[in-house]
Amino acid sequence: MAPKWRDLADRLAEQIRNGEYEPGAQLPQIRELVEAGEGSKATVHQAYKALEAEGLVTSTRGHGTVVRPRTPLKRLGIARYDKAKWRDGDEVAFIADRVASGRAYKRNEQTQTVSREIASSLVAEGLGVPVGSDIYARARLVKEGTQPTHTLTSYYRPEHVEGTRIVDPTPGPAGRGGGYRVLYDAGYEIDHMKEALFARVPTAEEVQLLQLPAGEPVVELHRTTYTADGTVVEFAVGIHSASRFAWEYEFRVPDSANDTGAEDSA
Amino acid sequence: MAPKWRDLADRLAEQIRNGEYEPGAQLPQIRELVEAGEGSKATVHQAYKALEAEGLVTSTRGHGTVVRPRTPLKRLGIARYDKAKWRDGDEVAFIADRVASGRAYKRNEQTQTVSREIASSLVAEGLGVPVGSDIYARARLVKEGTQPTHTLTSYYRPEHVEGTRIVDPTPGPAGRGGGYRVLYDAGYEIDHMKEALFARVPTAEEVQLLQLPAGEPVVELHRTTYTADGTVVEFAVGIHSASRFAWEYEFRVPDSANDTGAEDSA
DNA sequence: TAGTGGTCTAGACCACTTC
DNA sequence: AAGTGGTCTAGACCACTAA
Repeated sequence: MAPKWRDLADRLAEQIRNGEYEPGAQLPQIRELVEAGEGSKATVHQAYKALEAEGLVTSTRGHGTVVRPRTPLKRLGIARYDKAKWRDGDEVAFIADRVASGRAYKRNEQTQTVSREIASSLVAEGLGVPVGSDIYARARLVKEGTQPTHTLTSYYRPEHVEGTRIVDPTPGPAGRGGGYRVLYDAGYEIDHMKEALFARVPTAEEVQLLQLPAGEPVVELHRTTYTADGTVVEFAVGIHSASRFAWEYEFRVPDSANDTGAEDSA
Repeated sequence: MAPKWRDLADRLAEQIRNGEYEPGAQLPQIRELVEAGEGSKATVHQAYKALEAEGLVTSTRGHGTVVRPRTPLKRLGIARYDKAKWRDGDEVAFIADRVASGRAYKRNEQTQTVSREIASSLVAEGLGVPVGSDIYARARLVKEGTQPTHTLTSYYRPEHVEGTRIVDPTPGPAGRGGGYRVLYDAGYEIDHMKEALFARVPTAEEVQLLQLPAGEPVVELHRTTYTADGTVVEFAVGIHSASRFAWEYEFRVPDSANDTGAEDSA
């Protein structure tokens, strides 16, 4: 038999999914359910914690427990890196992306700090430099209104960006055109990229920085950007609030029959 | 001030990360910590639940609380779809992928059930058919040894697969060469694909089916496979245990300057 | 059967939000 | 000040695992 708190949580979850409690609606207070015979305070509380972990509600002291609104997924396709957006236009990629996603045009809040750092093993591998090398780090915290949605930290080799606007720690997207435009002006036109992503539970630090609701996972993105000759000009790490983003990739089915040792059975 | 259970959880987490408790090692029993003055049973229990939710330990009744081993991430690149693997060879793609990932060669356990179903809105949209259409569903549960790692359910339009081995509900990867080989033999050679992915907390059903440890997120993958003329021949949905997989995509930076109305400022 | 974590209670008290 | 969720205790009892 399922525990008492599970039963209660399941009943409430069902009511939420049914729409009996709409987004923003308030659930019964814990003490009410205690008096209604749903169990002791600890038991009801445990049920509420479960609903929170499942992403259905958020509880706040003094305020109550309310049904969480479901934010629409922002779909991230590779079109957001279109050269036309940062090379020719006067809008940086992330703005153009926002327009393309069909949302109301609104400049993202974005904090930015640039610092000179020592390459960790992750960054060193991504950037193709020895561990402990001096590198530049440009860290952004991107918000939708007042709510943080993700962080994105770009790492550069000093010889690629020294003296450019990227190194100038002025708030904003590295001046007109963003980081790729700056690299372009410096003679490094980006040509191809690699993105790797995986999901995990956030660290306590990430929960605070991104103001994550209880139970919200994060998606960690590792992006490597190359010039045509294969030089890595940027390695970036992003931490995304999972419920806000989906990633989309289109590609041709590979066929290595001609360039590998595979036997041809035909 | 942080709650008592948070302090305890943080201390234990630090010891785990330090290696003072190695993977597989057993944490002190709850009753021990209660006697050591760390708080009441409920308090210590709450700390242990937090560690579990953070993916650091797993608790089992009768056995104790042990440090979770960190499974290496399996990296999924688009090379796993290489035509050579399913068209020419006698190994199906998922086996070849396993070999390429550097792991010991071992046939995956895989259950498979084929059924005729009514298209949900998700499947209908993915397959390009009206909601409620008859379609074929081929559901697999893939395990690594005895531990499930992900589900993958492929949906097909009846006219593409009727009479092929795909519809034959024999366990195993749809016969020699897998589903893409069957489609190829039927005159539908796959050409390009689209993958969309996002992370979320699992449903109770998924927790049970995939035997997910507490706090483990899942990654949901939507894969659409096309022939050269743009016909969708397969739409697949996968649910992956998050800590076991990373996805990698390489692509060229798009440049729509020539085929859009973008002004040329040069 | 012994030993482990999990559930549950009844009640006290704390921390935060809102008025 | 009133009202909300969060923490904590002490102890009883349950459910599962392993020898």
